[in-house]
Amino acid sequence: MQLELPDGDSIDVEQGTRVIDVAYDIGKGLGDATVGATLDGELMDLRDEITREGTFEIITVDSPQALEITRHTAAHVMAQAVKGVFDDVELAIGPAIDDGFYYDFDMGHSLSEEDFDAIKEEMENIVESDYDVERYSMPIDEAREYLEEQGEEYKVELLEEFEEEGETELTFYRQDGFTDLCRGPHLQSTGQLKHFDLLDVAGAYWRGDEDNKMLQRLYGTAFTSQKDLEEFITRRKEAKERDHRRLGPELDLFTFHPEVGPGLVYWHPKGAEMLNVIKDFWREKHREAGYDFVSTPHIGKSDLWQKSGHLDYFREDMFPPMEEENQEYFIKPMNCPFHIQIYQSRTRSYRALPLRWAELGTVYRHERSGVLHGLLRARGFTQDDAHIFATPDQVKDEIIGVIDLTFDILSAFGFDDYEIALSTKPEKSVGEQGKWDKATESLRQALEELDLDYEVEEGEGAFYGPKIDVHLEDALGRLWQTTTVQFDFNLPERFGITYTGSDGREHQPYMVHRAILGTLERFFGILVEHYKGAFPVWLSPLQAVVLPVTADNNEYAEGVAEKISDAGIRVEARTDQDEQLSRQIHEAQLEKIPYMLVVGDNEEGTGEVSLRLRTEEDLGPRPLDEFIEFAKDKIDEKALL
RNA sequence: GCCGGCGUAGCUCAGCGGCAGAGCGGCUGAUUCGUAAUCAGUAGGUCGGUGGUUCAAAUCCACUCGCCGGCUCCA
Repeated sequence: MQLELPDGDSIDVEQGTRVIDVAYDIGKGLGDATVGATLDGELMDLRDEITREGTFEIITVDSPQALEITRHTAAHVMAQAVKGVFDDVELAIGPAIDDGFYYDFDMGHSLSEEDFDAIKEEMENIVESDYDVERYSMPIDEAREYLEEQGEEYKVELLEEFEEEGETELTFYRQDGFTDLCRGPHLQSTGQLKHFDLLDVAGAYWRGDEDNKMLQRLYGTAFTSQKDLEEFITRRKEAKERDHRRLGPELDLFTFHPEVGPGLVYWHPKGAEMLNVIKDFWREKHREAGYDFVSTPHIGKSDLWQKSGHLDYFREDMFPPMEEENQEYFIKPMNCPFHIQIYQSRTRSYRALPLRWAELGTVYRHERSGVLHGLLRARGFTQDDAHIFATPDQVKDEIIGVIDLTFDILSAFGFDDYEIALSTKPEKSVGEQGKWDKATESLRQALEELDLDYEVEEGEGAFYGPKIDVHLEDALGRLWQTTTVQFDFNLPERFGITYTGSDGREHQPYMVHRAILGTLERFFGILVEHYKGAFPVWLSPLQAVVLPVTADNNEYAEGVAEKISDAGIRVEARTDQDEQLSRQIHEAQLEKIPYMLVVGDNEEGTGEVSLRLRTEEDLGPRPLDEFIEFAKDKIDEKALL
């Protein structure tokens, strides 16, 4: 049997040879370092037998593909260590994940970070002992008996599930005295695990179901090189430094006042300024794209929310009602029912469609207390909402229009990497099949025509319609959900909205609900983290600051600031402080102000300003007008600096 | 909502049964200074809240509110 190797050579092996034996045949060094292989790209355990021909690649401890295997074994090593350190530990599951691995335990002792050192030390011992990781299998009944005897009731539950799926034999992995029901693949021996760390401890429901018992989840990570591990730790630290919840108050942009109400944002002057820049830009873009603007109330009677279905499906996310003359009023969690009121205020002809109605609509949702997360998950937020009402033959072009507008807007903020998902009809849904097909197809065609890569997520659509979601990637490579484009078959049906077609008959329009930034709050939070608070000039609340070298230059500084301000640039002269220049620069740096203009006797004599960028570059003196032109260009170009 | 951790000055934190502390920031004064922190003085507190244990509670206990990390949720 021929196996083709990555270097182009091929080797002859007998059917049924194990991966590890092939590796040792090639060389002992390779064999010792082997942790698995891929056959035609498919991951194999090193203990697997090769049963067919194909492109064969050995994965060694140092290969990037070894990551998953390494982490999986790391999870076992950690579990063994926890069992070694504490008594009465029951194992649940312990998979490798994107950033590392975890293991869920049911145990009497309540884990905390104080236990990390002891667990890590025990892990080091297991690694140093370099135990072989053996694989073996057992008939399912024997396995059940074994697990029951071990008191591993969670594993028994898993086993029963495998049994239902028709499995008759189960694989186990064993190292030293530690045995775990596991599919693999795993490393050869615990000594191959070298670069790992423990990260966090948290609660997690068994099987992710909140009706089940809460287990203790221990998170860790492992890499194939020390450098990667260190980079990962650094990136975590970097993410912490970018946390908008820290930067926001620090830069005087916004604060929360949980004693007044958790999840509600207070925008300070600088934050509000920036928010207004975003809103102005958003309105301009929407006007250009043919949207009209509407504005609707914040509360509505329960009848409306009953009719829209919110009281049946969304009530627990709504704030409790207030009563007025025996009527219940609810504060709006969504804008759509209100836009529908406007639609229904008169009859609509096909000639008037499509209607594109946009509103920066502030809504309130009673998010469960544990999910709040600064601006990214708040209880009061402003959606950059719009509803499009269209005829069937307009739908596709409307979707293309929305997607075009999306990338036009997002790229202006410096986001150029996206992941797009198309979610199709779920099991439970409303609306005719024909409409689902038509709508889903229009979403697909729009993506195809725009030549965009996307993933189809079957059955992940909302019950009321298919959707496209856009996740944008930030400077740290993290993905954030912003844009959503959703068809809605529910509300048109419930409210019975219609238009008169060219045939003189009544038809139900397609309704598309879409938000591009998502919510202003969330988008703002993403901007803060993406730019680490050092915003592009056009967004910066304060774009320039004039710093007098001594108080003698104050008058000149004021004059300079006035001219800059007259040019429409947001500027401030720091003439009320009387601090040393280096001190003023220090403060301006911390405020991340894009342009610092130093004015002393030299500049005052020549009518110039000395320009320093927040990137610590001193660009030297230049005429004031030249700076103004420079700054205006940068603002127009939406340049970073 | 659930599990765990944490709430001390505006911020970052020390103190962990016996007088409430530091640095930064604020304020006042001096300094008039050329590209990331001048010097001196000074004010600032219901130790998240309520109740309890104790001769004595920031410190120990219970409850509660909030924050943080996850889980679940994100029609």
